Amino acid sequence: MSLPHALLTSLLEQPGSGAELARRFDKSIGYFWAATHQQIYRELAKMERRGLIAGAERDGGRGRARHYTVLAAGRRELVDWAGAAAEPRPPRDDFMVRLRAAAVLGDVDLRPEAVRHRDVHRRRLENYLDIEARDFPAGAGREGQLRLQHAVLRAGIAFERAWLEWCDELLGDGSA
Amino acid sequence: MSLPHALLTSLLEQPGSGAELARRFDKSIGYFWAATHQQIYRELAKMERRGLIAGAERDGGRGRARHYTVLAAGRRELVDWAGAAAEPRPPRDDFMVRLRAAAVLGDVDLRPEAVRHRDVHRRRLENYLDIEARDFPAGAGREGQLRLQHAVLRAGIAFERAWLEWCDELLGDGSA
DNA sequence: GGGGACATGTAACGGGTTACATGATTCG
DNA sequence: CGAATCATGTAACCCGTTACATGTCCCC
Repeated sequence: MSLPHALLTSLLEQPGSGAELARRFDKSIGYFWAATHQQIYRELAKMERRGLIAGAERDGGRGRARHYTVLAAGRRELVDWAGAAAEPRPPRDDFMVRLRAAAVLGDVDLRPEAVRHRDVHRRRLENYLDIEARDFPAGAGREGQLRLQHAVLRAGIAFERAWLEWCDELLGDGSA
Repeated sequence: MSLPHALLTSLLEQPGSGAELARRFDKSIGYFWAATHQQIYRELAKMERRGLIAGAERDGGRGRARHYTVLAAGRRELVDWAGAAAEPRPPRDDFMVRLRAAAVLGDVDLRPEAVRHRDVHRRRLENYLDIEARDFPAGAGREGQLRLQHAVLRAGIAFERAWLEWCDELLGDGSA
């Protein structure tokens, strides 16, 4: 439901082509809303049809970059969506389902998986902390723009930390 | 990808009909893997075709309950899946996208939404803590079965707590 | 001019969501 | 009987994923 809005946001920050958006996604919004290039192209085409964005007219056919910019209707759409009320979605994590399954089956050892998860979350956490140290130095970030961007990063940090502590607790004693 | 396995787990704990599973989901596995009754019926039909579960033969047609039980092949499938390696999925949360959008737009006030989210997470956390106090009293839960079930609940508690603290930090000072 | 990297696009499938339809059961 | 409720099921649509195809550009 929010892929088009993530794209509008990214295009407002900086207009660009589908491929550029795909690359940028890998390093920013993508941390909380991943998307493949096929999804992105499909959404861009749909949004252009709806009149939310405009793609540069093309001379050549398929292989030439199309540069997109956000139209007034697109900005309105994003404002409406961003301000609207929405329920937080329940988490959806299959490792929890696996724990329940292991509890019922009784003969599945989840410790290796728990270790793997812990390592992944530790790496992600370190990555986020590096970004924070680099982009949001100590007392800065009182301004609206930076403050909100920092908040997004803080969320990533908080969740990875929660994951990490939970894995440690799970592995702490006993066998799985 | 894990709905069928969640259903197998639930059916192993206790065989039952589609409607019963839908109700049980609302109170247990559904906290981490929600599903509507349509999804559940579709999956059950598919799993029966694949020979993972067996539904009681029916006299009447549509409106009669079908009782399902797990077959040996279904148990095997669940064991294989539960023990396999799998990457943790990146989180997917549209409130983060809305924060990014607000940062770009500059004139969207997210404070009301942040308050709403905080309340939702506070209620969920209290609910989980109540369940923990009731079902996992103090020093208990050293056994495998209970220990894993407790770990799932602990994850829910950890994440709600992380959300709550993050909302407080966001609302702490400044205007959004 | 031919090979490789890059940008866009098509096709097919499965899961998730919503709306609606139909058969059974219960109870007034 | 007739209304309400419950259990199952059908249909349509969109999103996410994977595999593959086609066109352009660049550089040797």
